[in-house]
Amino acid sequence: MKFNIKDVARKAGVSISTVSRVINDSKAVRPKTKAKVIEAVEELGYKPNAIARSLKIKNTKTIGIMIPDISNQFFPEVVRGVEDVANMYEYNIFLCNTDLDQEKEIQYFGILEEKQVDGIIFMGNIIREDLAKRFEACDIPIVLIGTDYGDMPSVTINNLQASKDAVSYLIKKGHKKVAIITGKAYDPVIGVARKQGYIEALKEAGLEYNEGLVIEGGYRFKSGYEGGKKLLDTEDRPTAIFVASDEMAIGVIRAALERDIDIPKELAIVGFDNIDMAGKVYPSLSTVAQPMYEMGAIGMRVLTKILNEEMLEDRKVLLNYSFIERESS
Amino acid sequence: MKFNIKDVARKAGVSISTVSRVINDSKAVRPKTKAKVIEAVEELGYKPNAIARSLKIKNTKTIGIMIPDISNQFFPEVVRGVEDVANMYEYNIFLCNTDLDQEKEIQYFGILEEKQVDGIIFMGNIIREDLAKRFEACDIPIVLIGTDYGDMPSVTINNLQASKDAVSYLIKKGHKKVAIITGKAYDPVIGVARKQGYIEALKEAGLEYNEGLVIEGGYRFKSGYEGGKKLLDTEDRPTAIFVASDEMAIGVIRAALERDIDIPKELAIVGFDNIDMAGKVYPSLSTVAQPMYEMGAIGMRVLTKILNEEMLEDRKVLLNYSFIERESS
DNA sequence: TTGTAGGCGTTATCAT
DNA sequence: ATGATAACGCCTACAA
Repeated sequence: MKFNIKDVARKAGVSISTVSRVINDSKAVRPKTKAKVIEAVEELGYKPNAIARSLKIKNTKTIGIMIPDISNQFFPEVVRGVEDVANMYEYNIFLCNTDLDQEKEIQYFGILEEKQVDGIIFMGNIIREDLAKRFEACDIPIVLIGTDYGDMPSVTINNLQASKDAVSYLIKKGHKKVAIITGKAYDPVIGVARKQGYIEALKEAGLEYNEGLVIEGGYRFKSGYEGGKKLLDTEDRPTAIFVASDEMAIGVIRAALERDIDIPKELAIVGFDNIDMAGKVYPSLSTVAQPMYEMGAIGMRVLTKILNEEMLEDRKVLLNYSFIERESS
Repeated sequence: MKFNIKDVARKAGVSISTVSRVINDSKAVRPKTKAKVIEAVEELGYKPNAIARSLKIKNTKTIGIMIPDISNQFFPEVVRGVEDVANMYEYNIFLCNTDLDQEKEIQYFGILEEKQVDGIIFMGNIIREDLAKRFEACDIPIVLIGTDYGDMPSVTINNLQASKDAVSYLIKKGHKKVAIITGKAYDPVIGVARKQGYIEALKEAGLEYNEGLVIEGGYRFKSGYEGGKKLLDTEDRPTAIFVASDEMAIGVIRAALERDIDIPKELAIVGFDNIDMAGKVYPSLSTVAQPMYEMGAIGMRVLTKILNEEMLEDRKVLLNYSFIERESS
């Protein structure tokens, strides 16, 4: 039922090297013999065995992609970007969900090494030393998306500036009491950078930083909803909330609507990411748009360049974000 | 920098067969030699080459999963289910986005064959004869999720009954004018089955079927939004709309809110799928919940059973759906 | 232009 | 308990 190159060779009455040559069209082979081989291939329904091939030529045309969780709105979009360009360059991708669990990250990394992937794309909000060492020690090219570390290749946006812009926008709209729901404090990207942008925007506007307007969230809807309730149930509630992720922001929207607070008249809300749903909920969500698909596509493009030993103009790619004004602000 | 089993053998002063035995602990080896080998492995940072291993033992511990589009809300959830149980059984997964494009489906299928995956999970709304033939001709086990064909193993829900239930629920609530936004007419699952459920529910209630209340949608937000507008801008508009996917239903919600139509007082909306956002939008969406994660998890479980040559109780798994009543109805 | 043969890194059979 | 050695299916000098 399953044939190999030898079977084809026998059937076509040639040697296996000739078969190999025609299926890879690597060297000239006489048209006549070529035809014979092709016929044999088709008759037998022969498919070359990529595993054997990989063993010999030492590359697998597959890459691994490590992300926190595919069922989190943000990642499918970037994975799609990765896959599309991977596909263009004839790579397949191993999908690995790490749940931001250091153990899982290390474990998956080991598996990808054993399976001889040609490269790895890594997303995760923090790279502990443990993992970093493994990254350095291995000779598989790795590119980071949405995070950064040492001198590893990465594609990111300027999170600090982006959130600073968003908060400044709110302030310019006349808001004096602007609250923030951040990510985890230990998370350098969503926790630290986006909060820092908030702080700088306040400072630049001469507004006072107020602990009471800062809430630590956890990325997902629920923590946004809870944080929103807390903020909105205070005496002197904020008139605007900058939320460090869209999913949390959608939670804030719900908290506000449940209290019959008019958006945006009584409360302006700005999110971050521009996930698909941001433009679909009602009222639609103003947000800092990360170019998620591009981050994936470009990250993969960078990886292919490394794999092809093309020169990179820059190991650190900084992509443009944009602000999308919708109904919520 | 990269060592193989030979290097380890040399370093440990044993033969490669011994090394192989300890890393697979396949046969008894004297504790002392075992220790030596383990030490050598660690000192060299040796990782077995899974490709070479696969070539020899003829399985790759990887499976392929073909889905329409990971950036479509519905699929990440099921992919996560697949990945979680795949991981339990030490499989890795190749992610393949087909965009429901027959060409791509066939192409990916060929690649997966060449890469010697142990099994395939397939999702897609229609299996043309072309593809079906390829499926049959190959000896890689395939399990279908959310769709069905011939006697191939599959895991699905009863779409007809589910939508019939949903529409009946609406009718029982007193609605006489119930509209539907379906999937594509040629799609046996979302287009045909879910519409048929609608038709049967009407008939059972003695309600008349009215072409004007039936709109063909295209799964995504926009077609729901457009369909909703069309339905709501008629003279004698429906008081309830059953929408064959949540994403479209969220579009209908927006169309209604833009017209200041009160949900659910003036218009009840019921979706299908129970994607993550269904419970998060405002008003939250009543819907027929497909157990997406379970569909993935169980689909993969079925596949492992086939791969382990365990007996399947049933090649056709029918999962339970449930109706979730939220604010929109 | 075509064929022969060695080797990619494993596993597994067969001796020892 | 351990070691040689022949596959696994393919690619690629090298030879013819």
